[in-house]
Amino acid sequence: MTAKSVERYNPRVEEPRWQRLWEERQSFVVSNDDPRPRYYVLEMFPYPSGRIHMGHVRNYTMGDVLARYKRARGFNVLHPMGWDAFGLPAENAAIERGVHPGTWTRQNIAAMKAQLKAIGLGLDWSREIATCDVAYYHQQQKLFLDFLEAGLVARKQSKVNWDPVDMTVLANEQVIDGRGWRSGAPVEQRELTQWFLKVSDYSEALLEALDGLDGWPEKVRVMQRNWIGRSEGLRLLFEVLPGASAGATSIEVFTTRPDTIFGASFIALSPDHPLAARLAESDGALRDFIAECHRQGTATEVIEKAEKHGHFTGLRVRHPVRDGETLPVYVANFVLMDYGTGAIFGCPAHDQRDLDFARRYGLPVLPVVLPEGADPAAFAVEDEAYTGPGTIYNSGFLDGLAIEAAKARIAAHFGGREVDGRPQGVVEVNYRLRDWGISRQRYWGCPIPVVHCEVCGTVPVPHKDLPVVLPDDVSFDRPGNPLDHHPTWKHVACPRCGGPAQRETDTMDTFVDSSWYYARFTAPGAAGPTDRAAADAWLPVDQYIGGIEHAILHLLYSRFFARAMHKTGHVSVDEPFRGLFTQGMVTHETYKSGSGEWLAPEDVVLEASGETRTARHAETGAPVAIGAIEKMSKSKKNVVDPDEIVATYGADTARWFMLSDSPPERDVQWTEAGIEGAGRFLQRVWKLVHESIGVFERFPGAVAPSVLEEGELLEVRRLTHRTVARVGEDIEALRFNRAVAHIYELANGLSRLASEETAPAAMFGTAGHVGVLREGIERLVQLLAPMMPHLAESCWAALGKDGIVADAPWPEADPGLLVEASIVLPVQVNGKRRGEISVPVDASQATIEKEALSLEAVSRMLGGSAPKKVIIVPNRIVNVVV
RNA sequence: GCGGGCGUGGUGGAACCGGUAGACACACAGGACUUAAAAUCCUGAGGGGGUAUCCCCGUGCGGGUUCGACUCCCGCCGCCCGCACCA
Repeated sequence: MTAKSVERYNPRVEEPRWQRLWEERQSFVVSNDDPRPRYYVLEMFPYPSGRIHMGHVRNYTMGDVLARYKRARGFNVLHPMGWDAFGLPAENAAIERGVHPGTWTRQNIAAMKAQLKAIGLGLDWSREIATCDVAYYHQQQKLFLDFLEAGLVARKQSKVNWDPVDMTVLANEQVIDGRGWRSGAPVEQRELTQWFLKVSDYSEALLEALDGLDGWPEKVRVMQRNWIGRSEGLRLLFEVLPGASAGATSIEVFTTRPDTIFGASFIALSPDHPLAARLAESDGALRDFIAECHRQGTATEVIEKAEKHGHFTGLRVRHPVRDGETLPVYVANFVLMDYGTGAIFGCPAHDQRDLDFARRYGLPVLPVVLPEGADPAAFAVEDEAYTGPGTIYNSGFLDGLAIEAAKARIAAHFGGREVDGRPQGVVEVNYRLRDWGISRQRYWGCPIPVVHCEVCGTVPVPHKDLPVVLPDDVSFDRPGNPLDHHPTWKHVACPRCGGPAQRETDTMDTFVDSSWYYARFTAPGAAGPTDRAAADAWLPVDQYIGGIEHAILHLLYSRFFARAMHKTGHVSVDEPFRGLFTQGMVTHETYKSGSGEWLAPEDVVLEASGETRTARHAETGAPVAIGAIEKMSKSKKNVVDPDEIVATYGADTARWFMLSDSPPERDVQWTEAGIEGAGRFLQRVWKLVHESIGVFERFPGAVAPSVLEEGELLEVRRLTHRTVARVGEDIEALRFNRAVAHIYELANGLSRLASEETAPAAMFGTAGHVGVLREGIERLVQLLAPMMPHLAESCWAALGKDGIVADAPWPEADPGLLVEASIVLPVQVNGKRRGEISVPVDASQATIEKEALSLEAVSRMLGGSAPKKVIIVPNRIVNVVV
């Protein structure tokens, strides 16, 4: 060993140094006027909860690797960061700790910004935005007014989850087992007048465009398709027979199975159907039934167990295709008001719910679809509805038709007819997707810029009066919306008539804030919501990275917003994100004490004897149970604080570990051993670079590797260039774990050359050796630069290279070094590997065959006879068939 | 129930388009260095058999296609995720 011993790399000194330098040089500040090709990398911006967690580290490291790589590839890379800063936790902090939501939020932002900087992210902080800044929500209010004018906003009544203690609307996610998540009070269903964004106007567009989003995971596209939930069917009118019908002369239903109309045996109304309400006025039992349905709630669990119940209304309708027959009308608990028409016809033989209902109330079950090959005389439906394909029978003029043909036939049959003065049998497409209710009875959100006037009604706040600013002097000493309690804020003059009026005190759902921030980043200081030229230049986002938990809401809302902003002239795209990547979670083992309490990793000492792992408490020594590997969460205490990791190991080590091993779309398990392994590699690279510098100093003058290298030197050159090519491909495809593995291989190969003990003595110090080593080391540092940027800078400087590695262009692989001159071909006999031959790349088939057959193992298997066949796959394999 | 995905050593995972299964890493074992430990370096390893050349088995299970299957097809089993009374 000749190299002088090297100090360990000290990230505590080196990392802040490079972070300062990048900042001074404004290395990651990007100009909209830069002529180079653009690339927009975006990670989902965080909610400023106060601390970043390992999930953030993983997410932002991935984005940073891509951004730094693209930058080295010569792109003008936009890689911004901001804060999804409105939301309920800030109000809770205000209630619990008496701190103003704005103060709390801004403190959190400052803390988290420092943390993000400490992990060395190459972000353009000059474009930082926080959604709670007036500058941001001012623009959002403009968007709202534009949307209003464009007919994209509606004000309508809807049912909401109402917490009677906190006096606020709760999102579905905030209702746990029918109770408010904070108050614990049973949640009520209330009808409130709310503001809606008309997402459903774009149901078809949002659905169709999914096919073109080939840069998105299929899983997310499927989830959105299901969420939009398109179904095509027929609207049918059933004529109500005269009687106590509360004035109804017909009932309209929506069905996707009009082919089963001959099997209809009842009509069912939703408990929320207007007719049900009218009938209940004179029917106490029905009133009780409807109340019971409402009590039952809509929690998933309840629905799963709920049995089909109904109440006969006394009404009957004329069967539309069976002359002289009538059907009973029920109110049933399983019929939803907000899908279709809130009424169905039941065909028990071919729908499980209808069958359950029919069995309970003794209604006829008549099969009208005959499975292929079934005997019409014997086929019967017992407990299971038949929903498969077949031929229509028992159905008059539909008999003998296939299902699709029967649907068309029925549509034609009703076409042009009228019932009750309305067209019968209208073909219709229904979507599950509903309009987006954005009203929240909360303080810490973007005020909805409208005024309610007794004379003029709902009046938009004129543009000149924007922004509608949140008042600072609010109190949280009683439940409800502080904006509503504020002594003066809501009292204004009507912008139209000047008379006394009231501001809208609801604020917008925070999902509105995050539905357009990607556009704002393209020109964060623009006078309007966007600078059209900047937005056009940058959008769509080339690569968006975030968690799968946003597969529906955020991503669907953003897609709607892009269309709405397109319509109102703020952007030119319909799709905001060309590429989407959903990364996996960071998980950790869980630990439980003997008394069943969760224990934090730092309170646990792990022990291994052979391959058995045990754990005990760090202080008491009591045995600890090692539990399941789960997503890091405070409640299970299995969290690791990024700050502590950075303090102990440095940012580069944390980044490297987050990129290693696990494919980025899968969960990664945080382990002490894993982070230590990453730290070891960092030190190894540092040592390797300095060992190599020692070689360069001992043998000055030898620089460029030549084409003459052979043997091991040539192999290492090949390895270097192969790794350059592979790492580039891997990063482009976001396969960071593979890039990491390839870098390990290169480092291993170079280690042999750098040490006098392992390198062949004859070559050590020759011009070829030094040149190949230098090339390899420099490439290694460059390949590491996107992943361990600080270490790479330190090495780059130690190597005496000009400038900083962050500004160095990405290395190119020499194509000539990617192909081998001779190649090792495995030789199989009957598909089983028996040996290998080394042949020139351009060897003829005959040569290869001769070589292969002359292998001892092969000739032994042949036993003197000629092979049946020899298959040669060029550059791949030889298979001898005996 | 419907939809999507996955199943490879002790562990995380690799294997491009059907062509050497287990790259790379972690953990483990042995060795070197050290008074000792840590750190570092070297070596080993899918399972079974044999001193060894080498042989057999092996990618959840059972079949199939193919010269050749982790990869394609059919049928099972198990796990994960999403949606869920949507007519």
